[in-house]
Amino acid sequence: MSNTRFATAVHILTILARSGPGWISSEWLAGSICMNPAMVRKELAALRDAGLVTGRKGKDGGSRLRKSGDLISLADIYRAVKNAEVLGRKNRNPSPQCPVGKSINSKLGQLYAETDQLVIDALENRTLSDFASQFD
Amino acid sequence: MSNTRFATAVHILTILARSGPGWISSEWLAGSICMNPAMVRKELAALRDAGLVTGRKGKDGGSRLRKSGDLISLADIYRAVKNAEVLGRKNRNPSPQCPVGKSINSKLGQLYAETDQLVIDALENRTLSDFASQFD
DNA sequence: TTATTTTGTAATAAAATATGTTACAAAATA
DNA sequence: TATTTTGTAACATATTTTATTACAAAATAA
Repeated sequence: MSNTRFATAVHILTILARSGPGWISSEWLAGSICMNPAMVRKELAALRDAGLVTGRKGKDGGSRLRKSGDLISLADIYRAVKNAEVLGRKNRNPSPQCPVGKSINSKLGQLYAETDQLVIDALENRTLSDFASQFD
Repeated sequence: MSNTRFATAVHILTILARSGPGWISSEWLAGSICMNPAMVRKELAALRDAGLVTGRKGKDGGSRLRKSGDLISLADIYRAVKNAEVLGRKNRNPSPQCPVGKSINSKLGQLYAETDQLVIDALENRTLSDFASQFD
């Protein structure tokens, strides 16, 4: 991950977790994150797909959590935005002639999967509520 | 990490670990990885900076491990190529007016550091020798 | 009903990273 | 002395990330 998606998603969800049952506009979120409202809405789309938030169009519309912050783990958030493995990518065409090249991607694949799982497991133990409670 | 540097570095080092005391050329490494020799040399430069390999110019030159594969951990390799945190980047200018924006980067910073450490600790337990022994 | 607001999404552009290529001086050997 | 190979720089291309603009559709308030 060399993007800001996890940071953006956590920021959004932290604000929603602290905002009670009201609808928060992308404009307001964008102001806090200092980011274009359209970018925020793109990230909200991913969180909606993951079942973490719900949105409402029209006047006084916006977004809010779809379930309690106690029931949202940081792993849920990570999964919603993750687009790369922790250890990065594999090379595309290692040589099948070479004993190493022939099976390196399979061996790296195991290592990559274990490493990703490690991170997921650690984030699984932390809730959005806990994270959000750190702020004033 | 959304690059192939860790995969490339492990590939290079695995071959060197299996090649005894001889000097392996970047041309040969590039053939196995299926990559331009100049790219391989760039990665070798990072591994040299990290003290993992040493190089020799001239006829019959090349690279070889600087210490035994038993003494090289996957964490050493990861550190040599790592250029991003596991959970990604933080947003640049969150609003200091917002209670969340004001301290989000500091709170994320703690989480990011813990997560990176988790990965490092796991990789610390694995040696290059162990990894390299998986191949024919 | 009508005017207004806000989402959700697409299309496009700009910036930043990552990957690939070429070239060559310097080092080292045979 | 001729040849090989590194180490590095300069440049080019591709991919990813971030930002911007626009607008139809939905929803509310008046």
